[in-house]
Amino acid sequence: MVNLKEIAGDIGVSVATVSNALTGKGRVSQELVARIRTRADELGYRPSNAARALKTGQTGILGLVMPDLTNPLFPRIAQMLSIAAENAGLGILIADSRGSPEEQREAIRRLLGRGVDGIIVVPQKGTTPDPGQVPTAVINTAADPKNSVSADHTGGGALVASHILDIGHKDVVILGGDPVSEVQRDRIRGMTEVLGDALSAVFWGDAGPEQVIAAVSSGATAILTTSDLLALRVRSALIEADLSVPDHVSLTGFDDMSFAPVMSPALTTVAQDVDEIASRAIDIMTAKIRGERHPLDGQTVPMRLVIRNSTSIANQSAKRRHSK
Amino acid sequence: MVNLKEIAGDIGVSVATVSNALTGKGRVSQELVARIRTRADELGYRPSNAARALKTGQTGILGLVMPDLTNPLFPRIAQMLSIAAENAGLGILIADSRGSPEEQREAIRRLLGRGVDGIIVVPQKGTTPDPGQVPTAVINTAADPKNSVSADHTGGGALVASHILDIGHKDVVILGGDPVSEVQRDRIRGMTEVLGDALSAVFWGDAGPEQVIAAVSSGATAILTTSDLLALRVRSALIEADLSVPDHVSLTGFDDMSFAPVMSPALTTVAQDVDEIASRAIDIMTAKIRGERHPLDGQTVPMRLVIRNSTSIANQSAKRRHSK
DNA sequence: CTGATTTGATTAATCGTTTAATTAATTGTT
DNA sequence: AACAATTAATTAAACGATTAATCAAATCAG
Repeated sequence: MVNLKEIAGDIGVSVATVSNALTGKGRVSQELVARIRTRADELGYRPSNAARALKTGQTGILGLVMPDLTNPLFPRIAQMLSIAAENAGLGILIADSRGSPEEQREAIRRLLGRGVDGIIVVPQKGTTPDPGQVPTAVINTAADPKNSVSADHTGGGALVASHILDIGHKDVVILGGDPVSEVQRDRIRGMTEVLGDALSAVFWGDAGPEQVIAAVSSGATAILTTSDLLALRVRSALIEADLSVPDHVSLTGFDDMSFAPVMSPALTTVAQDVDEIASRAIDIMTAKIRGERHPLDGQTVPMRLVIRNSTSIANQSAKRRHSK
Repeated sequence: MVNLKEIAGDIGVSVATVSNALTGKGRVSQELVARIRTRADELGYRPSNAARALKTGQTGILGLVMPDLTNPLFPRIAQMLSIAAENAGLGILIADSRGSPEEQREAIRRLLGRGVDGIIVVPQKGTTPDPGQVPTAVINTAADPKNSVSADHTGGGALVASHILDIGHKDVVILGGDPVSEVQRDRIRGMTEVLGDALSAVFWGDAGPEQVIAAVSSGATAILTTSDLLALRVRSALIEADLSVPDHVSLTGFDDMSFAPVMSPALTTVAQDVDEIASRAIDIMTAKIRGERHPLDGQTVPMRLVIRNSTSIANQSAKRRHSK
């Protein structure tokens, strides 16, 4: 590995001058800067992160803690985050919090031990972790007071709900996965606020799909779920019950996961602007590291309704089924 | 942050002794080691990675390069890898190669620039990257001569194929996603070898699902795909064509992704032992870093057949459809 | 032409560890 | 009892960058 000393020896100046020339600090003549730069390029010089970190106390590495790396959203967040981080000259160290709040704390501790400059955390459901020692960006939902950036889950819920109302549904049921999740509660809050009288029931958890089917038999014409996976589960239950989507009942998911467009029928869902969330997370993070406060800190990012074929105008077949 | 000097001053010995006591190198009396250890614990001492890296040239960080972090397998690999790495005292820095071989090279270069001790790479389809400077573990498939560890994709293909043969199918078609992928080619090789005469056609790519439907109309009773997503796509096309699974036709996927068990019918598929692959990758990596060669380097990990409801005994309805 | 200012470079200390070389004290051998 | 071998600790030199302090030369004002 080529270091400052080598370049300095080559050109015949001190290492300090080379350092100054390369980082743009201190006073160095234009001409010398140019010569040093080209020589550094020729030799393929890469500053030693270790040395720099030792001296400056900054590693240029961010930690990413996810509640469960198996979370279907993780890939996209990780991808966008790694791209955004790269643009900011930062690296991303991952840590899994394996489902439990204690593991989450442990994961944060490990990252801290590796000297990360900041931590981006998607918190465990119902927890509000605080690393303390370094700046933190929390990606959760508006209801979390510590939230730094997130999709506007409430708004997203409102979006699907309006769509469903627009196409004439008057008897709607909602299905959530886990009431402990603030994200899901926000999504449902958005739905219920818009739905008003059209909302006939909210179901939760594993028993949900069956209860939803029952609700459909007694008149519901639309099912709003808080995740695509839940929607797929309902879709399967509907097939068993010989109920068609969207003819008998409209169905929606959340998150626009990989399989949503290839389901039959293609699933109407709500997508997060993961790109924007990731780049804001990085921006907020870097601002915090500099000791500043990002103007968009705490704000949410609008969600986008993706209308496909699983929702359609509330029709007669369902009504008929109901009335008989 | 508390450092060696502080502990040394506290106890009244030199920093070298403290270092030796804590790392177990050099000669230090049992009694002193104990005293130093407890004092270090009391103060919550964490060695500075930067300083250690600077001196030893090792960062304790591994780079992970994935062809596309959006790859549905990524979360599980990342999770297992991060756990296995943690047990080995290593951290994992991620880099996305965004689909292109050039970006892959670039991602590797970036990781190298950050001083990683080794790189674990899941190569871009059809490429064989070589970072050169640091030890590398390649997770691909047996057909890749550089492969360090991977699922036995060929064996997995053979597994589903045998299952299909066992339950009496005699007219089988295969659907692959992209012939450039060595993984997919291996899976299909395993299938074809076992299928023999029972194999009537192999289709590839986006036009595949329709061709498969056509094949079913002309007698095929089973469809073997190389991924769950592909299977879901076929499933949707079958619904459109009013063909039932598994009554008319049996269907299988690959990878046992999140949605496989909740499809209707639940999808028969082949699962990778991601746990084992990840921990072997780390073991092979650490062995390489030490300059040794791991005995299992280059070996594959068996896959596991997951039989659900999308496959059943070849029956008459399909035959009838065929003969008419 | 002298003293003050600006410019361009160097010196040297420092960050926290590791580790080879050295010294001092203890134990063992004949 | 004298000398070698072992044990337990210290010293001091790195590792590669950053940065405050310093210095010499050049520029400028009056």
